[in-house]
Formats: sequence, structure tokens, C-alpha cells
Amino acid sequence: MWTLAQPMTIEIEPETRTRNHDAAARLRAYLADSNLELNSRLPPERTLSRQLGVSRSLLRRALAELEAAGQIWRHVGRGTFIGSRPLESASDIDYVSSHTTPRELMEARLLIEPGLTRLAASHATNADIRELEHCIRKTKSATDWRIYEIWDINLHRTIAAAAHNTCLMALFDTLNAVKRSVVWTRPREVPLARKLDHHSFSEHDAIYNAIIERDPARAEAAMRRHLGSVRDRLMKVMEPGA
Amino acid sequence: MWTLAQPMTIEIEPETRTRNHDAAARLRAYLADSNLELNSRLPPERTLSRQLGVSRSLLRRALAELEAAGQIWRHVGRGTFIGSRPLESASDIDYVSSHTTPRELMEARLLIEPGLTRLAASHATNADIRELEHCIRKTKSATDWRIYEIWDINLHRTIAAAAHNTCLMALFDTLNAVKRSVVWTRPREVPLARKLDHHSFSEHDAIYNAIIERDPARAEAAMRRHLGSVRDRLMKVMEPGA
DNA sequence: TCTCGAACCAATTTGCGAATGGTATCTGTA
DNA sequence: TACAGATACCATTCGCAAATTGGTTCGAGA
Repeated sequence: MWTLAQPMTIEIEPETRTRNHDAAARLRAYLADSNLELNSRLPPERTLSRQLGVSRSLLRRALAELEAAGQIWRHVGRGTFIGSRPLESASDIDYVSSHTTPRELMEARLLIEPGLTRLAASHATNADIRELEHCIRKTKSATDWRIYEIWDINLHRTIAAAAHNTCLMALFDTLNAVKRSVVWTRPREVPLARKLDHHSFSEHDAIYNAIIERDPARAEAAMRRHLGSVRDRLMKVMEPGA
Repeated sequence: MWTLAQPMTIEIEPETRTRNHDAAARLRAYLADSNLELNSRLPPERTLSRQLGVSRSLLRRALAELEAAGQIWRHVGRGTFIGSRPLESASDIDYVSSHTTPRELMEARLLIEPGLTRLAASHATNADIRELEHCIRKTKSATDWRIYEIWDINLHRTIAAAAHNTCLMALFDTLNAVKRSVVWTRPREVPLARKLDHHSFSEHDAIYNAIIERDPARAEAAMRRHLGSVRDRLMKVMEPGA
């Protein structure tokens, strides 16, 4: 293994045509010689270009080829690595909350919560139902919006828990975590929505009644109606024009 | 709104009995007065104790009460926050896969994938559709079950991606990660299911056709039918009696 | 016995400089 | 004209130290 390749440089004729190809060849030779393991980082471009006696531009061109071929992957500030690029964990909360919008979030809630409510109507225990009733009572007795929101979230989570499905509970909690940390693009306007809205009370009651009467279809519909109106109110605040 | 409460301090008699209660009362008054939103951070204990004219020990006792009541949560090095503690483990893949069952997993897939397919039919781009077609072709040309499974997973993920919703994509990937690592309670029997089943081919085709014809309802139904039959075959293998 | 203040602890955040891949620009050469 | 080389600059990331913060202990004092 060698660290500096100046000697080799001297032997090479400076033929413009072949230099590009030459850089790629040297890079391949380097990779073959220094048997680096998968996921290991290779030297910074500036260092490597000096080691291989190749200009940085040509080295970068060679690296680009290898990247296109899927043999290496690069990332600004991190370096160049052997192997294929690790797929950025799309299930990472931080990643999701910085790449999603309130609209997408509501779409997701509308997709899973009604079904969750349907299952809750099928599987809820008496303890679950007592808990639901407790949450609803708390939302109604809340004197300020902050307390109301706490118990509203609690209510929705209790419904999810009543479905008694660990997988779905995890998905729901993931969604909730995203909801907590999404960037609301119109923070100025949001407080307008923060009034105790008495629409939600009757909607919550409808969901609750369907669950205690063990009516899955009605429970699902009630939740869909509730989230629909939540979304509509949200959209009206976020995009007054639309 | 006030920032320093020294004036109030002067009026208070230093009665040992009531001080604890007094600290809690002042804290509640502070929270009510400064209408902090959910998830917002309140001042550090040292600062707040000075602001409220209360010793740190008593303030901490009052905070502990509120924490026990679920109104706030605290974390070393981070601070004290309004609302309930964000749960950390529920969305942890390892935790979920060790506490769930294949039955729950299929129930979850049946809840979200049909809806995802509906959205895909609405939002899929031409690139998405080309990708879908590619996956389907690969499943059909697969000669062994391992290759088939890779492209089947790829197909389902491409459908999810075609919905173009970052949140839902994250949920789908979470579900997929769980699926990879759930403990199959009857591992001996599972290989039986590992035959190239030609039922899936036509079911995949039905989903694909509904998507390219931009028919959300039919796409959703096709996916529900597909997952239903997958579940039935799985259940037959896992619980031959039932 | 309890409170207060201070000190200390461990976890976390913040801030800043260095490192790193990506890009633009100028110069020289064939 | 075209391309390689060199340099500077940019945005992101990493590493490390200092500051911040909730949690704990301990002694003085009422």
C-alpha cells in the first residue's frame, strides 16, 4: 500500500486525451489496492487528489462515474463512502416533520384514524370506554384552549389504543410525533383556530356513541366527518384564499 | 403579563405550612396568565423561581405535582414543557416487532394500504407508473421465491410512494420495517407459503390497471382484495385449525 | 423538621471552527 | 476553441468545548 503517488506521476505522459481515463484507472487501482471495507470512508477529495497525483477536477469526474455505477456514495460535509447510499430513513420523525406539510398530515390522519375508530368500536373494553368518557368530560370542562388541546389529543389516542393493535398504535404515535413538530407555515394565523370550538363537542359525542353501541361503520363515519371538519377549518386558516 | 413577581413576595407572610401550597398556586397563576401553547417550553427552574419569588425546592415540588397530573413534562438538559411527555419507545421498531403478531400486522396493512392505493391512483405520475410496470414485470419473471418477494415488496412500496405523501410514506416504511422483523410464531410452516402463487399476479394487475385508469375507488378495492387474500393464505398457514 | 441556598452531577443544547463535497471563475495550454 | 488546473467560495456536517438545565446532595439556619 502506498500513500503518495508522485513517482507514478512522473512516468505518465501528459496526454490530455487519456488523462480523464487515467484518473479513473488510478482511482480504481487505489480502491483495489487499499482493500477498504464496505461503508468505510475514503480520504477527502483534496487529499486523495494529491495522493493519486491527479487534479481534483479529474478525480471528481472519476468519482462521479463510480457513484453513478453505485460503487460509492458521497455527501457534503461527510465524505465519500464505499457501497451504495443508505436510504435516508424515511421513518425518522425529524426527517418527516421537516419534509411534510399540514395538508399531508391531515391526509394521513384521515386515512388511518377512521379505520382505527372502526376497530376501536369492535375491540374496545369497558376500561377503554371509561377512559374515553373521562377524556370527553375533560375537553368539555376545559376553560382554556391549552387544556382543551391536551385532552383532545388524549381522546384521539385513547380511541387508537382501544383498537388494541400494537402496530397501528405505533403508527398513530408516529403520526402524533410528526404533528407535534411540523412547521406551521402560517403561525400568525393559527391562533385564530385556537378557540374552543363547540363543533368538536358534538362530533366527539357522535364518535363516542357509535363506539359504545359497538357500531364500527358508524364510528368510522363519525371520525371521518370529525377529521374532515377539522381539516376544513385548518385549511381555511392556512389558505384563506383557497 | 409580568416578568418579575418580587412585589407580590413582600405581601406574603412566611408561614411554613402554606408555602408549599402557595408555590403551586403561583405556578398555576403564572401558567394561566402567560398563555403558553402546547409543547412550549417554560423558563428554567432557576429563572422561574426568581420570577415567582419562590425557592427552587418549593417550585420543583409544585412542578412535580403538575407533572404527576400530566400537565407538564420535564427532561434534564432540555427543560420543562407544557403537555404530556412525548413517548419515545412506542414508535421504536424493535419494541413493536417484539410486541405484535402477524395478525396485527396484516390488520394494519389492510387499514392503510388500500387508502394509500386510492391516493396513488389520484396522484401517480407517469414515472411512478413506469416504475410500477417494471416491478410487476420483475415479479412475473422471477424464477425463485426470494426474487419474487423482493419485487413484490418493491411494488407495494412504489404504490405507497405514488401517493406522494411524506407522512404516509414514513408510516408505510415503519410498517415494512416491522414486517421484516416480526417473529413468525410458526416458522416451520411458513416455507409452505413460499410458493410462487399465481393468484397474486392477477391481483397485482387489477391494482395496476385501476391506477393507470385513474380510478381511485377501484384501486382501493383491488388492493383490499389482494391483501385480504394474502391474509387468508397466511392465516391458513399459521393457524391451520382456524 | 422543614426550608433555603449552594454546589455538584449528568444529559442536552448551543456555538464556533474545521473539514468536506459541490460549484464558479480565472488562467494557461494544446 | 476547448479543456485541465488551480483557487476561492458555499452549504452542510462533524467535533469539541462551554453553557444550559433538570435532578440530587448537603450543610446552615429558622
